[in-house]
Amino acid sequence: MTRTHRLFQLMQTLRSLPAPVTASALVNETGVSLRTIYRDIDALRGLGAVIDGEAGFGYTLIEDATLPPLAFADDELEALVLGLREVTVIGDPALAEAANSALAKLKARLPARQTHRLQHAVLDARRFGRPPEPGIDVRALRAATWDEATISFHYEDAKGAVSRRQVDPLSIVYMQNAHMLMAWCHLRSDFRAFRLDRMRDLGLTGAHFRPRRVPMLRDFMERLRAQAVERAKDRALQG
Amino acid sequence: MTRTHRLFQLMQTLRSLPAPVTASALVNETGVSLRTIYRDIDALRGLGAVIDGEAGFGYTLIEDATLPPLAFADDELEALVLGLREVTVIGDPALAEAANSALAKLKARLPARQTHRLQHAVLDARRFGRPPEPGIDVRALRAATWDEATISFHYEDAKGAVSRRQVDPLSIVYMQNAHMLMAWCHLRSDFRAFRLDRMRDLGLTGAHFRPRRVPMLRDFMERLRAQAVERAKDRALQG
DNA sequence: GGTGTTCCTGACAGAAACTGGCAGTACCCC
DNA sequence: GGGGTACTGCCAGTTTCTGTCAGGAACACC
Repeated sequence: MTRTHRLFQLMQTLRSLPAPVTASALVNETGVSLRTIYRDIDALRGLGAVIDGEAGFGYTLIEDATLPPLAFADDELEALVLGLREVTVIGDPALAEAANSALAKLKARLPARQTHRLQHAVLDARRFGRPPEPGIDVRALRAATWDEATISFHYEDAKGAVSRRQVDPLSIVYMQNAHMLMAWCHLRSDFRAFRLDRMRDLGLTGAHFRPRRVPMLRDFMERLRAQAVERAKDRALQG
Repeated sequence: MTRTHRLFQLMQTLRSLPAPVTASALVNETGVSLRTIYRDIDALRGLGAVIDGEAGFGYTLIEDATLPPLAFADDELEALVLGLREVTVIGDPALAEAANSALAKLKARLPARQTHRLQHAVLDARRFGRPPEPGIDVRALRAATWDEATISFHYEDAKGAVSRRQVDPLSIVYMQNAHMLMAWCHLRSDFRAFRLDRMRDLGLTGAHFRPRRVPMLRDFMERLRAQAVERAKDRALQG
């Protein structure tokens, strides 16, 4: 292994292992001496990486400057931050956590000039009130949707009547006041939208509809668009 | 310059110059011999870069395998996509454009496995209706806020009365039904929130309040938080 | 203060890698 | 064929790297 190879390997290790990473862990991984690891860390620093090293603690990769930075324009960055802030206020704690985590990863890959902009972004998202709490585990629903797995649940409609449904979940849509599951409903043999707060007892059926989610979703969206156009026409006739 | 340094430099050059890049151009850039450049290209290939080299033509970087791809977990990716989709429906066309552009840039830096997930994300954002149209150029407002430049505008309050304001803009906040400018108002010598749809005739005053935006915004947020706590206490006393 | 853990740096001799120059090969295009 | 360009092996001299050893510093904990 050439030294250059090893330096690349060290960067990978510092990126992927949880901090702090000790020099002796790097010795075990590379097979070189402790003194060489210290030299290598120095070389990586010379290449622009910002690596924090505290005696008795270990190394932390602060800035990965050996990489070309992500090149976002300022307004793209503001859009990213605002978007992730929107997700944190949307009312889904697991998604909020993912959004914060994504934001931290972006931060690690931005040039220093833009880190400030990310931390003190001009745009912010706020909500008063919350949409009603989902009656099911949304993370499980997301996974099932992505896996194109048919699900079952109990659904309470606007009048309070409860029915058992089997659906092919296509998309989860976030609107101002409700979070909706767009799906193909086996009971109605048609597309239906379900409010997440009215769903209970989510389960997997064991059946799959892969690989049809994307075209089905496209059909459903087409349907909704056509209905919106119809409704606009009806309004024009009456107006 | 160490060899490792030079290898990094060569990668930067291959990324940034239009293909094809000749070996002699690389000689000119690095000051080493042609023979050494051939060796370096070989070394970069050994590190995983896919570099096409045609006699009489030059080098083309096909795959930049020396870079780790952006490493987002699946739910982080869904959060990013949902967030950017939220921004596209928020009612600000310039921001929507920036969001789409940011999405394209993310896509270019994801591993192939995740590109599919980004294109056919499970989560989506929708709005019925729109918040009222801003009465000013929001892009100019964003720039002024970032620049910490005092602005002036006419403001129509809820009763229809119009006043001229000079403010230090601190943040633009997006809520369900209104977009607000959080600012320090010179007329009232106090923090105020202004609805963007009630603002007219945005202008720069030439004055700046840099570098005070971040601490002022912190104070304003603290104020709002304290007021919310007060309001909750009042409700508890009455309830 | 003492102990343990860990980062840090300089010096040295020997080992390893690198370099430029040279020679020869191959491919594409005019 | 000639020009432009990528490619590879060889060699002597140069440069860099390595492990060992020694010494120092910082932090946490008892």
